[in-house]
Amino acid sequence: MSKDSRPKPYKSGRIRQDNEAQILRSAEQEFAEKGFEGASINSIAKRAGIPRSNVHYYFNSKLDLYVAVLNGVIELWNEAFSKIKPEDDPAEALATYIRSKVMYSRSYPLASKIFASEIMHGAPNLSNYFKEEFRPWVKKKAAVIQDWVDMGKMDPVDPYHLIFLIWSATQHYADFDLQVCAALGKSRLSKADFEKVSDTLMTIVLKGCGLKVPA
Amino acid sequence: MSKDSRPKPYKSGRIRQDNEAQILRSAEQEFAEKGFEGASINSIAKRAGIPRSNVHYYFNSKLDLYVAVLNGVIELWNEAFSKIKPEDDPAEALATYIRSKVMYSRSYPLASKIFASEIMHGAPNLSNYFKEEFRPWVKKKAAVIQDWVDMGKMDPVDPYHLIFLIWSATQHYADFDLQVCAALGKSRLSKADFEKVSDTLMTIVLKGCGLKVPA
DNA sequence: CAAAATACTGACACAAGTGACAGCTTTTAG
DNA sequence: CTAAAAGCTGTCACTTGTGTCAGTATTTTG
Repeated sequence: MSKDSRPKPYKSGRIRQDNEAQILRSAEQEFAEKGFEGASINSIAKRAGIPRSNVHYYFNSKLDLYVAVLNGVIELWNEAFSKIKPEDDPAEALATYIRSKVMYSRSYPLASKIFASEIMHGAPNLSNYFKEEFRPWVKKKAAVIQDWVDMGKMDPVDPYHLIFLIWSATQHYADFDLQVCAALGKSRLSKADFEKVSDTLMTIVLKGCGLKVPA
Repeated sequence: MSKDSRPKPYKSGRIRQDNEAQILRSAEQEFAEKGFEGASINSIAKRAGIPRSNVHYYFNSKLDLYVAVLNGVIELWNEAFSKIKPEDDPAEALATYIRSKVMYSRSYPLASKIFASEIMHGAPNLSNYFKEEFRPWVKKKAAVIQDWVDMGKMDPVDPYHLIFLIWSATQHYADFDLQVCAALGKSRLSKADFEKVSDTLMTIVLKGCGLKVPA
């Protein structure tokens, strides 16, 4: 199949960098809207305002392009992970984490959707990531929460399910924005809406874990 | 496009009913795994163990088949909606609702994924459903919760976001089972896992709303 | 049991998309 | 300023998938 044998001279060329970035942006939109199978290189090229062949000049195959986009998405995800540490105050740390996840959903809805779609359809390009990075990371964070529980700083809740709860509740506003908008009778979610989400989730989750919302 | 002009004699024929059901089952799997675009009629036919032409005999087009599957999915969703009423005890009603949604995720993961995928990719076949049925339904349920709040039976939380929280947290285990399994280091979620989910969510959400978990 | 209704199937025509590549143009470097 | 490198593009070959249809097989029914 697609052997990695193309020009790809230096990674540097100014033009190259700009165009790759432009194509990646267009691809991100396309993949988020249509999913991997539904997306077409043609459509991506149109979004970028260039001929299809040009896309192929920079990315050997559709899969290559998709993987490139996916890597960007994962990078974002890893960044969004605020660094929860055992010595932190649980209420403070969780509140911050929830807020940052909500803002992530607001700022990068496309990334969220691509990630969600990939997982829902079998994560064929993530199995490595899951084993190498993801699992160890979650394990560590879950351990921190477990510590808080053991020290009596919060109610005894299962750390993993607490994490899942935060993920799902926050990402919901990116992945299912359409349903949310339909329910609320709005055409799009405002900044105020996201603030409200943030507040509501913080309130319920913290109190639900036996914590006080920090001032 | 596809005019509805085919044999389709009676809706009754025994053979017809059986085969349609069989095809729908296969299609449900395929659509859940691959999404609408990724699915192929060929693959669906193989799952059902029949030639592709036979699928076309019962369903004029891929879209027809998909819509048929989607209708089944929506029917399930509507059923899973326990009938929350103002005179109910909030704690009891919410606990029941959460439990039933968790069990829905366990019992019908394919349906959940299809629904999620449809929404994430623009819900092109749901706009009618959203306006006609969905919004009014949510509105009514939100009103009930608002009543509880007004009567001082629970903390003042935004009803809509509470509903979204329950939906997202429960559906997460169907839609993102792969990620959950990866995090937990399991190959699949057991019944016990779902019980734990149910308990954890009930505990956090109810307490988070200022309610006591019913015995 | 025969004719009508229903069920089934292979073959064909068509459309959309992918990836390869030769040759052209622009940019860069010496 | 010129040659090499990098960038660009139209065209072609190929694959996959959809939907139609004519004709065949099976089942139902009177």
